[in-house]
Amino acid sequence: MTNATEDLPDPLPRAFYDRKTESVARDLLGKQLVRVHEGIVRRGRIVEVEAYLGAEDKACHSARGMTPRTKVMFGPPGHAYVYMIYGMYYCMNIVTEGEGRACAILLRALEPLEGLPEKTRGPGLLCRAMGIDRSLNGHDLLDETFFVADDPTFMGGKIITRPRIGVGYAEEWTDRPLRFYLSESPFVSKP
DNA sequence: TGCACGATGAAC
DNA sequence: TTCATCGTGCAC
Repeated sequence: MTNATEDLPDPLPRAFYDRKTESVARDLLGKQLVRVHEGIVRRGRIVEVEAYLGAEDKACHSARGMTPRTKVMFGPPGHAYVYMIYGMYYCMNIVTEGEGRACAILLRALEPLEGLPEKTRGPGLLCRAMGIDRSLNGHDLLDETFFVADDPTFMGGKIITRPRIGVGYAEEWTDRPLRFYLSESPFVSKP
């Protein structure tokens, strides 16, 4: 091989993301998030996610309509929605369902596979580990420099379903079981 | 133009 | 439980 990208897997197709958000969320568990930046390959196994269901979901950023920040969520599926939280961390989401649905999945934890530090638990640290910042907001995840791919080494595992973290303001949506994680994974942010 | 508040993480 | 730190959304 002559460069770092030759051994990389193929990005998942657009159709993978153009489905019901809860289904995509469950199916993302065990997949690998891949990024190639400045010659460095970083790969992590997705072990924890949260589903955000669009306009009616009071915990979802798109619930108050399209704004400059949430514009990407209203676009086509398979794109990254990256935003800053608490003035010091970034959160990485993947847009799902048809254009205008404004649904997304928050990536909450990775198991390091390649080129990653130990701290990959929690959405803020996940982004720090992968080098994800606002410049990747709107990035098409079918692009081969930053994408999600199948992981043939993943052996499967039981999925735990729980309420989402940090959405106590979302009234009746607070307790909806929209957080999914691999039960056997020691890399989950909060068991 | 001002201001209250986070889809967090770490320290105490 | 408290705090760091600042973009965003909405009130005025």
